[in-house]
Amino acid sequence: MVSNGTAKAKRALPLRARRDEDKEARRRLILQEALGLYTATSYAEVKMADVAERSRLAKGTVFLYFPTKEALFLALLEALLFAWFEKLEGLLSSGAGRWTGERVARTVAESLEGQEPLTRLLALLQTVLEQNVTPAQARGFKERLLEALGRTGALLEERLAFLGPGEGGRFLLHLHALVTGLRQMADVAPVTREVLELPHMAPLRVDFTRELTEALTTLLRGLEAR
Amino acid sequence: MVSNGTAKAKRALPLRARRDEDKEARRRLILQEALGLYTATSYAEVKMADVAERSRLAKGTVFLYFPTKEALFLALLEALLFAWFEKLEGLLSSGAGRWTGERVARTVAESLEGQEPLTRLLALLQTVLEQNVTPAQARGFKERLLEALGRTGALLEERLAFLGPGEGGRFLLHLHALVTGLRQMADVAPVTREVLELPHMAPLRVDFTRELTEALTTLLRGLEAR
DNA sequence: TCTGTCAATGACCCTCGGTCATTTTCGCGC
DNA sequence: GCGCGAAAATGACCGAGGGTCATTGACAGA
Repeated sequence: MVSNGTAKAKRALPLRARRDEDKEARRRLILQEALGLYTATSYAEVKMADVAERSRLAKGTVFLYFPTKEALFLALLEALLFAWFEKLEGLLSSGAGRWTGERVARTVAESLEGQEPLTRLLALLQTVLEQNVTPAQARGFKERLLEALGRTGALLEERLAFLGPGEGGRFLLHLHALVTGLRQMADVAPVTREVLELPHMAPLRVDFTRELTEALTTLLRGLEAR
Repeated sequence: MVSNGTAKAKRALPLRARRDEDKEARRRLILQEALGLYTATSYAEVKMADVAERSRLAKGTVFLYFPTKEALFLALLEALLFAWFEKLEGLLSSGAGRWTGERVARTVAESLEGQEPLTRLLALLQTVLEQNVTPAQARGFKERLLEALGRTGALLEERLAFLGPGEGGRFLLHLHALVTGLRQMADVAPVTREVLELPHMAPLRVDFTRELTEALTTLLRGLEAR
């Protein structure tokens, strides 16, 4: 399957490459259309037929690129998530030496600005995992996630003296719960949203960045105090 | 529909009452069997046919008591949730006067001890709301929820001088996000669970009560400092 | 015993995720 | 430009599971 070095394969390569490019482009197209649907409505409401239609493809074709609905969602989440990991890594890599917990907290919160689609999908992750995601799919996702957690976590450990080996990843998992919770409070669940906008209750406007910074600072202070 | 005061209705009452009792008992039976299934597996894996079978009823019968799968879940959540509200209200009502934020935090955390089924269902709530819950169902749930939020929230406002009108309910919504987040970290999502138990990462044992107390104390301190 | 009411039943329907035999596209050699 | 073979695309079809409804059964009251 993978291109090897024979003369035959080499001659065929340009065309193969062109085809692969097309495939990759179509894959991205599907992901993009799916993202539009997922951010507009709920997970259950997004039908694979809709994704296909918006991508101007037949339903069966979508399944050539993504084996299941869950796989499509996970691929989408992975793309956004890993782009964010890169962004965070970039921020953490500028400069050197130890940082205060508060600075790390601010940096992380900053990295999440303008990442609404990502945080929205993160809030949906639980929903997807509650479906019948096959272990194989979850395993693949998990492995790639762990790699990123390890890489980004190591950067965190460099910046914070009190973090032991592997604890950077642990911190990022806390972060996941925090972001999901904040997003949930802010605008995800229909009932919650209605509740939040109730007239006789002071509106619960969530300043995402500020609240996240505070929560992370507290968390890091706690870890440091151990 | 509601029993009125005519002679005819009064004569019929004993039998009517008996029947209603039977109905109520059967309703509780279904809820109980459903709870067993929901806590054992994920939301999607619980089939209405299974609930019926475990309740020794035909599938159609279950739908006489709960119009949809979502309604069954919400009814179950409501039952557990409102029992917890009552417990919390009892704890908040003992004694009088102002309390410190920390004491309130401890009390709330204490009220949640032994409420695994509830916290588990709360973590599933997002999943259910992502299904096609009809607005009517969500509205009914919302109204009853708001009533409880107002009642319990008012008790909180009595205990904490710095809480304005309606902010007790706001605090309880924060609580929801915190509990869900903690539960999520502790053991809900399959992938997360696997990740948490990874050998090369320090195990993330969550002391539910302690962490919740701390988080709530921080939150209340922040509200007081405004 | 007859009758009217209401609960219970399970065969049936519909939607939607997922499959696969068939058709279409396209690079290539002649 | 014309077949040829392989890969991609298609959409009719399948099965699972939530939800429905005409029929059956149980039972209180006359």
